[in-house]
Amino acid sequence: MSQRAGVLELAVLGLLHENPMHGYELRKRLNSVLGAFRAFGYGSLYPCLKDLTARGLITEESGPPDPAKPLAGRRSKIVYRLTADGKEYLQELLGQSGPASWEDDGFGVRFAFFGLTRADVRMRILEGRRSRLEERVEAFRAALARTRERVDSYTLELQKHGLESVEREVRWLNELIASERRADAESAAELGDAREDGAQGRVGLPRREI
Amino acid sequence: MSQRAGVLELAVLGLLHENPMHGYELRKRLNSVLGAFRAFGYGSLYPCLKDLTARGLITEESGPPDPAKPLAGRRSKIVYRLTADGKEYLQELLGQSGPASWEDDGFGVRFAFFGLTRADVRMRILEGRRSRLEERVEAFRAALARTRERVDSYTLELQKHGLESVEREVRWLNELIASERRADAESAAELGDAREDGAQGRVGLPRREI
DNA sequence: GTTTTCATGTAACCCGTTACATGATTCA
DNA sequence: TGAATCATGTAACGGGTTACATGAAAAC
Repeated sequence: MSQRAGVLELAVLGLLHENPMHGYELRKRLNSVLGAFRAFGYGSLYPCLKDLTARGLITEESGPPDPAKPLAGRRSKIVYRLTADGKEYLQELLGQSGPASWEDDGFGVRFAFFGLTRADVRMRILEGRRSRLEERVEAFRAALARTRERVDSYTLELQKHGLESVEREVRWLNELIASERRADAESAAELGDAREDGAQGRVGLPRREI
Repeated sequence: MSQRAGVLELAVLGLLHENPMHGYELRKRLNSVLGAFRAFGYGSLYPCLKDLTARGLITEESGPPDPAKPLAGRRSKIVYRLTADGKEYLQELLGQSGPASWEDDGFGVRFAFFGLTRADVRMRILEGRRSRLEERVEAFRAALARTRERVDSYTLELQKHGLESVEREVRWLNELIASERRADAESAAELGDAREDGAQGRVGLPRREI
C-alpha cells in the first residue's frame, strides 16, 4: 500500500494542500509550477481526481455559494479539497526519499513541494539527485573518451550539450545543498540547542531578487 | 502507415545503419549515444527487434560465418542488420519533421542522426524546436510574473532554474542554426550554383577541438 | 450572436517499464 | 570455482497520451 508512485498524484495532493481548487485550475497550476518538467492533460488529471476521491483522500465539493451572485448558486464547478486522510497520506509521501524522488521523473515535483518537506528529507533528496547526476556525468565523460573518433559531429555536439546540462544542474544542487546547510546551522544557532529537527517551512535559498 | 512513432524504433534503425550489432551492444550504444535523454532496458529493446524483424526491416543473423576468430573475438549470438527495406524506411522516418521531431521526446534521437538527415529537414527541426522552447520561455516568464508573491522560494527557484535551462538550450540552438546557415552558404559558394540540396553527411558545426 | 475560454469528462491505445527467468562466457 | 559480465528473452502491468465529446460562461 502507498506504493503507487504517480508523479501526478503527488502533484495534485501537494497543490490541493495549498488551497482547494477545481480541475481546470489545478491543471494550469500544475503545468505552470512544474513548467518544463512535465505537462499533464485532462485525460490524466480527471481520472486521477476520481481515484483520489474514491480513496477518500480528497472530496468533491460543488461550487461555493458565490458571494457576488447570491441567488441560484451555479454548481457547475467542482472544487476538490484535501481530507484529513489526504493530508496524512501526503505527509507520508513527502517523508519518503527513495530513488523515485531523485530520478528525472519525480525530482521536479518533490522539489516543488520542498516547502512541505522535512529538512532532513530535503537533504537526502538533494544529495541523492546529485550523486545520480554525477554518475551520469561520469558516463558521459566515458562515452566522450571512448567514441572520440568514430562519432560524427552531431552526436558529439549532442553529448557535449548533454554533459554541460548535467554539470550545470550539479552546480545548482551544490548551491542548494550549501544553502540548506547554512540555514541549518543558523537556525541551530538561533535556537540555542533546543531546536527541533522536523521544522517545516524554513527556506534557506540564496535569495537574490525576484 | 509509418505513423507509429517510437523513439526506440528510430534509434535502433539509426544505430544499425552505422553497422550491424547484437542486442546487448545495441542497448549500450543506445544509452551512451542518447545519454541523459533516454534510457532503454532490454524489456523494450528485444520486443522492438522482434517487431522490426517481423516487418522485414532488419534481419537476424546467427553468429559470424567463420568460427576461427581468436583475436578480437566478438562471437555473438544474434546479429541484427538493416535490410534494404529497413534503409528505405529509416530514410522515410528521417525525412519527416513534425512536432514529434522537436518535442522533448524525439528531438534528442533525431538530432543524434542528423548526419543521415537532409539539410533542409535538419533546419526545420532545429527551428521547430527553437520556437517550441521559446513558447516555453514565454510561459515561464508569465508564470514568474504572475506568481511573484504567493509562491515559496523553492518553487521559485525551480522555475528560475527551469527558465535558465531552456534559455540555455535556445542559445545552443541559435548557434547550431547559424552554423548550418554558414555551412549552407559555404557549400553553395564552393559548388558555384550547381549544388544539389539533398546532400547528406555535411556537418557544419563550430568545430572546436574534440 | 458568435467565438473563446472555461470546465468536465471518457475510451482506447501506446510505448515503455518492472520484475522475472535463463544460460553462456570471461575473469579473479 | 564462483562472481561478474555478456547475452537473450517474456509476462504483466502502468502511467499517461490522444482523440473525442459536451456544455456553460465570458468576451468580442
